[in-house]
Amino acid sequence: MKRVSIKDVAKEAGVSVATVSYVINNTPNQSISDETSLRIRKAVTKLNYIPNLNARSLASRKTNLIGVVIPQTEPGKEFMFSNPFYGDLLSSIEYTARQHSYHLLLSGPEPNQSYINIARNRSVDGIIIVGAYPTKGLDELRQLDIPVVLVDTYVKDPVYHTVGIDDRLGGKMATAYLIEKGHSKIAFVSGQIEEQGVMQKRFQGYRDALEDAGIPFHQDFVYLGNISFEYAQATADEMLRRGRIETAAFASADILGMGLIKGLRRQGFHVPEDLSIVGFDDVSLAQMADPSLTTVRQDISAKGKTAVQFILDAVSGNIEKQEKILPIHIVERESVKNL
Amino acid sequence: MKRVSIKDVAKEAGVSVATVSYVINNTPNQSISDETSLRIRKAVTKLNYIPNLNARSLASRKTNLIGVVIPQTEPGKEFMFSNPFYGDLLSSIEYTARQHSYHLLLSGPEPNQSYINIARNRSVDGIIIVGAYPTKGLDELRQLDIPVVLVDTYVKDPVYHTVGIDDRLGGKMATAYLIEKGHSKIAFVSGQIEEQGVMQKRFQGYRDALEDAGIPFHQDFVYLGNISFEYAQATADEMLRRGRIETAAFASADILGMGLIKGLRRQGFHVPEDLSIVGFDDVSLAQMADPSLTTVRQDISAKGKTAVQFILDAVSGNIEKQEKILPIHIVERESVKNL
DNA sequence: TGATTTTACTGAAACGGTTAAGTGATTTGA
DNA sequence: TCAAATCACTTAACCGTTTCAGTAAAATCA
Repeated sequence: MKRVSIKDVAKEAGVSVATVSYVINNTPNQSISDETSLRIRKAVTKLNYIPNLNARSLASRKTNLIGVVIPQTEPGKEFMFSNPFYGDLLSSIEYTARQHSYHLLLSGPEPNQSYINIARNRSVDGIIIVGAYPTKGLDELRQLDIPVVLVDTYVKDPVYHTVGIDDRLGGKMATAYLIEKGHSKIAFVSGQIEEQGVMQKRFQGYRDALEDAGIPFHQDFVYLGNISFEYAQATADEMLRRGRIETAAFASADILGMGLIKGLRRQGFHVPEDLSIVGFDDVSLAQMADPSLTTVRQDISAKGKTAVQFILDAVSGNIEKQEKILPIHIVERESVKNL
Repeated sequence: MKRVSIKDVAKEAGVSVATVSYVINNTPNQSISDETSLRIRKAVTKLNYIPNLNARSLASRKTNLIGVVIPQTEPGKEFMFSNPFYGDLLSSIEYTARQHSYHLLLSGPEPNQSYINIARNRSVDGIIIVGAYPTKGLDELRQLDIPVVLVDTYVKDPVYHTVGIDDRLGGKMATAYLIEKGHSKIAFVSGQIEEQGVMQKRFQGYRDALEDAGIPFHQDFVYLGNISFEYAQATADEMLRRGRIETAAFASADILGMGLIKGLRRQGFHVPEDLSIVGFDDVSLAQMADPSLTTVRQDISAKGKTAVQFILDAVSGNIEKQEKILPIHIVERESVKNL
């Protein structure tokens, strides 16, 4: 089954391939008579011609593809969205990209953390990396001259665009909110804290709030595992075993808050009566929880949209580096009670 | 900033481009001396050469890309994973693909339902479509000779590979389980029921079970909206307003079950005391629900893996059509009580 | 009316690889 | 010892587009 190419169309319409190319792309500043144009279009439909995107990309050095790499939250696990934040974010990215007739080239992390594989020589027009930590993987990318936007990454760099939130402030807001409600024994539960990662910032915010309020920091109140429902459940068990010292917890991701709720309930305890919880992100799940989760809301949809927009801007020639810190705020729901 | 191409490497190493190509691909049945090979590799690292994937794809007619199209559950909404089933499935697909060094080209539905856009002339090696209904979109695809696997799609076709489950059986199992527990006033809640879609099958199963048990079917017991948490919550309200006639509900997707639980609780009612619920899919959320959701479990991970495997098989020359019906079973959790 | 611009094309050189078909030199086999 | 096979490469055609630089004819201008 021979594939039909632009040549076949040209032959069918009795014109040169260049002309065909001009009409199917309706290239500006090219004058083609209506008559010829029509003839070519007819030939296209008749032969059912579909342009080869690889050839097109090769010639035009434009792929209409945005690479998106999302880290695994639990290394080695196949489940990419164990933190639902990533699912929500990806949705938004995909939606925005599609509006601009871009597609997404999706990838989990390459085994060697080498983002470059996905961005290989003009295989994508731009690349969005979410939640990377400063690694050599990022440096490699620099060699390409393709636009990169780093989402939720704290890396000082003169070139990469960034979009994120003030995670430290967020952590502080969450914790301060709890303090305001009368709590002083406040757990911090999170995944591993990577240097310069968002979780580290949120942790700093937690400590900031404590310090501001003159509450001593207790290392025992910090629970570090990974960002998953299961870990949070286990953490609840652990807190119970230790005798329920804390009256509140700041869960650095909503999914952790949900795990806490469930873990507690499993043992007959209740949120917020036995433990007040504030989460982070306001993923769509947060309102589904029972009790629904009081959380630090960030506009995930805007985050995705902005990231795509930065790529688009860069592709269309905007040379300057863009940075965006999106606003956050507490949304009060049911998981916190006054002490 | 000039891009380095295979020619530069060839020049640097003092060999022809063909030789370079052979070395970097280590093409079988080509003998290259260790010496030359080493020299070329050195040149590659020195110049930091990265092959252009578009050129490679063009020449080799292989892209190492699998197109994945996921329908919007709520048209016009940007949120692709409002049914978390898709997120779970995508995770699995991505993971499996990556194991075989494939990447994913992700797309929501094109406005015109034309899947062909994503699959354009050899732009992907294969395409996985999940939850399509028989449309002209599918027919268009046929013109390309690229492998297609349809996930959760009931379409009789001599060419497309399919992977799915027996949704009708699943619906029957869920309903029969409820009947077995003593229920006879059983609601069916679902999204719109598309002709030949999975929800229709599950609905048929629901009716099958009713019929087998000699329980009359009540149209009032069926609630059709869309597959979203919000809709299920609204449905709970509606059931309450009608005076709680049903004692149980078969939610044709877990997210609906979760919405029901929450909706009920919001009004002071409880699951399973006031309503028994069985869900469908066993998405990772199902066990996070409170009470955790009794549901018809399907192996979402296997589904994704199988879909990718079918593409891989087809790409590597396996000509015959493959079909897989994965097993399902009830997993008993907390959302159903004996009447 | 002749010079100039515009219109409607065409030719061919990229784009950056892959791969079938050579081609000499060196090994091997009998 | 010599033909045949193997080794280590190279040549060049090809993949299917885009796009720059023409070019002849038609239209416009002074």
